[in-house]
Amino acid sequence: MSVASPGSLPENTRTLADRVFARLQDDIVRGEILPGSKVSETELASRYGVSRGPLREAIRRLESRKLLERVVHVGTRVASLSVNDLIEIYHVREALEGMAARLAAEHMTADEVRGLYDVLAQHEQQQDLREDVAYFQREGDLDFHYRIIQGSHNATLSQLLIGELYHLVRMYRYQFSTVANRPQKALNEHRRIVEAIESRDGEMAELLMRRHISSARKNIENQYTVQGNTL
Amino acid sequence: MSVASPGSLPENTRTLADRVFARLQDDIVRGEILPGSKVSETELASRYGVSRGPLREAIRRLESRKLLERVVHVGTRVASLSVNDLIEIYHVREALEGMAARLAAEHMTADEVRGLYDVLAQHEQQQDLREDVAYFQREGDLDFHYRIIQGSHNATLSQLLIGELYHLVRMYRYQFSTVANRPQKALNEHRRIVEAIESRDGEMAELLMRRHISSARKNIENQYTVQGNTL
DNA sequence: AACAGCCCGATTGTTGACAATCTGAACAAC
DNA sequence: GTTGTTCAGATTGTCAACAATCGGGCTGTT
Repeated sequence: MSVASPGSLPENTRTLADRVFARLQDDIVRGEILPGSKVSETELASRYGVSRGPLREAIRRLESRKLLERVVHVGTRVASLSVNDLIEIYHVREALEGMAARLAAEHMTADEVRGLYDVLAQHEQQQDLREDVAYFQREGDLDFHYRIIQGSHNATLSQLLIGELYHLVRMYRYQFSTVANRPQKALNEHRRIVEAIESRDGEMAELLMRRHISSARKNIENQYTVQGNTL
Repeated sequence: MSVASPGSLPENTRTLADRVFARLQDDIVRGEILPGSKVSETELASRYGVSRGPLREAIRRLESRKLLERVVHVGTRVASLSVNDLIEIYHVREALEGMAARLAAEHMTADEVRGLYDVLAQHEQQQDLREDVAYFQREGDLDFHYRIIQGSHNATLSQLLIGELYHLVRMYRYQFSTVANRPQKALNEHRRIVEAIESRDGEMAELLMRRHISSARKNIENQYTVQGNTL
């Protein structure tokens, strides 16, 4: 699965607005366009070689995804995530991915479970290399979570997580260049989750996934807050 | 809180596209435009007295909300919910509203808790009247859930539930004219949830909310499926 | 009669121009 | 020096015309 640009199709099958939407989203997520910076419609239009019509449609869609913030008659600016926003997102992730793990334990095919083990093995191997770990670790982590989410076989759930929420998580990771700071621990947690899924123990899978995401959240909270106050 | 059109502002402060978006969404949710029917851009434009520009922006936004389905160069049609879609949504609701109840127990103000009891009382009173119960019951139910969601004080969570998901739930209710078929049971469950929130027992609140929504889901499953096959 | 290919009408996609609104600076009044 | 006002420039909001694409019906052939 291509993590870089999920849902990428041949560039000419889709409409202009669709392509601008994808490119603009990628540029925002990767921090190509700085968070909080004001973006002009005419500037963006010329940047992507499009007229303002399709561009505005792309903007409207990115607005619903919370990647852009628009003020009428004033302009659009790139969303800038606060730590509080990220903590909110992790609460949502805990709930949704917990449910995803439960459903995955119930509905995943044998092939899909095998795929999970493959990701796990790849993960461990990269652990050994110890070089460029940060990047691969991060993307590998996302790959693991993507697979479980889609293993739930619940399109609504997948759409909310992958379509609406994960872009924000990825944007934050680029923005703060966060290094996965507990790789071995996370890896062990991943393994236990897969084992619960393989033994079709939905309740256990949900519990473990929730703990996994909850620790990540607490990790963020400890890193960026002092005595309960967000920095 | 106005359940009918959440987030309604003075009609002339927003842009044309915004107003068309709101009106079109309402027409779709209320079944004014039949589910599954094809909608023409020029037709809609004249219907709302707008040109196709703003209309297309509105369409793009409703598309991300899964209320419209668009096929390139062919057209847009109103989404038509299957029972399977609804069951998927209820799994998501179970996860998200469970979390909302937990967070509400932790963060709701005393005033907000009082508000919950008010809704509960209103609810019981309507129970007595026994007339037009179906409608008020349904909207009252939504009001109850809205308040807990917003009591979580988690904007991301609220946005996902109220902004993205609840329109689909409401559309389904109009579409199937579902009558709340276990009002007394639901009312008791509501009361127990409020009590857990008042005593700041987040774990219990989450558990009860999940059971509450889970029973509603099972109710739907039993009503519309036979031997595990969706009708 | 069945099927393949073509053409035409209709609908969507895109564009550039025009109108409405906001921001910021210069200027005047207190 | 500060506050309020006006005006110009730039940016966004809206529109109507043009181009590209699709679906359905017709025709001709096998």
